[in-house]
Amino acid sequence: MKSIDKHRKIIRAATKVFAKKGFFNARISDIAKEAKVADGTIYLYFKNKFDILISVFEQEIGKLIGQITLLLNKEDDPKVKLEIFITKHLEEMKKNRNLAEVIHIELRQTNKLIREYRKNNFSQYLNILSSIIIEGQEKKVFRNDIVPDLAKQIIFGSLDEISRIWGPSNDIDQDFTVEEVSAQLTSIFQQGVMGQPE
Amino acid sequence: MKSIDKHRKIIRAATKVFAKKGFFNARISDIAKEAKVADGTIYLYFKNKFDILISVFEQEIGKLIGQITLLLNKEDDPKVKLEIFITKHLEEMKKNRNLAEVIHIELRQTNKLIREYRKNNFSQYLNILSSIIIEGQEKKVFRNDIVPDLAKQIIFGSLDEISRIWGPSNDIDQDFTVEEVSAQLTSIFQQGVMGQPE
Amino acid sequence: MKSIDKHRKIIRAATKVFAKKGFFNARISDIAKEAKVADGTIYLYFKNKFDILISVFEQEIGKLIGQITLLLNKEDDPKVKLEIFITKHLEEMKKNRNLAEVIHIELRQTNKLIREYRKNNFSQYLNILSSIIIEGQEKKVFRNDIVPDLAKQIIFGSLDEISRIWGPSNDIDQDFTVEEVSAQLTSIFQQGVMGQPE
Amino acid sequence: MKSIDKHRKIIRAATKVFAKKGFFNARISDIAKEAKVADGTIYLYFKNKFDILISVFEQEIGKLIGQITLLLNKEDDPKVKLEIFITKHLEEMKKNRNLAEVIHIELRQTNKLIREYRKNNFSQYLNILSSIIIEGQEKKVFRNDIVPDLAKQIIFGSLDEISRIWGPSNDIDQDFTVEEVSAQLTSIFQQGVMGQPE
DNA sequence: TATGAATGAGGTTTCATTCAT
DNA sequence: GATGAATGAAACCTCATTCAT
Repeated sequence: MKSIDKHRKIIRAATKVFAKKGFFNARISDIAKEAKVADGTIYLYFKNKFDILISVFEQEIGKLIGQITLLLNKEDDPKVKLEIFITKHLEEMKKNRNLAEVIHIELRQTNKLIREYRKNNFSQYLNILSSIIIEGQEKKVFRNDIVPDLAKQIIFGSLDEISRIWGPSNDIDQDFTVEEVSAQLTSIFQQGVMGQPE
Repeated sequence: MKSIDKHRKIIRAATKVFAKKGFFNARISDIAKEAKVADGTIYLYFKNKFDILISVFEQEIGKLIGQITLLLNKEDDPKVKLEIFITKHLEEMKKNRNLAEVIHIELRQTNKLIREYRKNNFSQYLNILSSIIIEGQEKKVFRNDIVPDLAKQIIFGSLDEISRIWGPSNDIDQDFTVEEVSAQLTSIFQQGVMGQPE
Repeated sequence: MKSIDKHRKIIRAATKVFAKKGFFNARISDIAKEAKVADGTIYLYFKNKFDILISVFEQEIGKLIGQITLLLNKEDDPKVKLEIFITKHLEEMKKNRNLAEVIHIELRQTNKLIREYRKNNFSQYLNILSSIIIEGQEKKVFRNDIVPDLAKQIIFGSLDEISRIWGPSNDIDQDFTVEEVSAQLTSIFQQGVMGQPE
Repeated sequence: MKSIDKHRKIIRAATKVFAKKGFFNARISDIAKEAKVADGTIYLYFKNKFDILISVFEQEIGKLIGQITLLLNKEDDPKVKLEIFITKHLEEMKKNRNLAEVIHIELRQTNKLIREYRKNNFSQYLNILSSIIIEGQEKKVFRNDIVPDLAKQIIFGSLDEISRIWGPSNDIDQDFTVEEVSAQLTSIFQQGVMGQPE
């Protein structure tokens, strides 16, 4: 029986290799070597190279959704929920730099396929954000004129761009901590750049 | 003498092809055909395939910098400047979808090379944003605790993610206009999601 | 102990798969699936893929030799024997299209190996034909200047080419019956195209 | 401009390699080396490996058609025409053993594609045979009950099977000359095995 | 300067065969 | 004996780049 363990090993290896070299520059043999399996073995678990990318993404985003949902369920205040989302996302990206790379590098490499895919797990992830906005509007905490479907993209875009500064091969000394960045982002999205900090 | 016209033709063709197929899936022969030159001719004007990408980017971002700088120079209020930047960026991306694609797809495909490059023209573009923030802080319009270097990334990330919804092959009916999106973004960055709209 | 039943099942499956896909396009796993055994099991019964082909051939030609020999033993007239051979061969090929395909497609795919093999069962089959000729010459029914070793190839070649028109995926409406073809062939080989039909 | 000379060189090399190794065992790099071009060059002239096979066949059969047609046009007697066809075919196969191999080995390897292809050049070749039969019948030289479409296959099948004994790697000493074989075949097809030789 | 035919390295994928269970 | 997951060699084909014309 195909071992679930080997599947995991390949996913982990692929995440690492994709993060380091990018999807197109990653060779199957790199992933195989990293996973310590034969090249052919990979094709017992994945349809083709692109299928590996999709699986990496699906798997990792799935985990993220689980973790964040758990955290959010313990909280009522939409304002705090937004902060939690921002902090958790940044924390994860800092911890799992490979995933961060895969998201922002690979997510944009192909066009049609990824777009199609986005309707699945990834859009579910983004929809957590819009739910928070909607809930905040219902509870009169957030402004009514915020468009949740725009806001979710604005917030995610910021997070994704920011998390790039932690990318593995980044030489620039960017010594912002997660806390600093998270506080800054939360503050900007809550009060804007003009309002007075709370 | 190498004709500047042919250089331009190739750049234009490459922008189109990169936008449509992505950097790695674009073939030199595609670009050559689109530019109506021979494959070999391209190598009289560019060192290699990646050099074309860099040049496309440099050229287009350069144009953008020029245009935005011109607009901003006519204005004093940092609040308005921020709005202008946001609106202009979105307008350009909507108008020049190929560039939008090249920015958000290609800019993230390679790693080291692009990062290196970013120190040049692109970071100059982002620095327009931080200058606006700094100017706003000096004029006491923006909060002092905003970190300009973070804010520039937050804002650009938002813009870039948002501008993807206008991507060429996007089937989803996203009927937000530039005005709507621009207003929303400006408002969020100015007052945040909690404050009251002006 | 290796079950003779499983051996048979694999042979039958291989015949079917080879006929449908051709030797080189047939995969071991196709044969295994068709035979409802595991891939590895096949290697308990056969040395390698080519060995299966040889065995299929040996087995089927063996059966044919048995059947035809039986029929011929009941008959004395070499003229009738020739007719019997022709008719029986064609009947079998029409009935067992898979075998027909295996003979004319596969028999020619490999070179040295098949040629070597031909010294065994298949040449025995052809020698039935030359025996008939020789017997006919001894009984003064056939011309003395016929070279039996050439005649056997001439006759087999005709039969084999003809039997291709009944191949499984042949769309052309070739509505010659076995009887028509058999009569035609027998007549041509007996009287030639010039003589008057009997 | 793609040189016609290189096309020819590749065809010639492919004929040789296919004849020696068989289509499936022939590697593109074998053909390239034999033709003294780079592997990639082959794909400037042919769509894929199978396309090379088709082209080899088309080309060679085309030449054959031309030569035989020329010879036949000089002759009126269908009986002699039949003899000419038989002799010429055998001569060519003996001279160009590679072609003989390609015909009887490769022609049968694939199924649908070749069958489809056969409607073109090859079937034209076979139709020369049926035309001779028909002409013979009209001139009352050949029996009326011969079915031309069967006869053409019978004759070609014989020729093809016979010409195999001249195959390149055939160790068996088959010392029949073209003349012997041709005479034998002609005689069998004209008078049958029973009639008296002329 | 421009061409485009030629190159050839290199990658994805297949699949016969092996071997631990 | 039977299994089928694992192996890894090998091959087709692509395409960036070169260079003779």
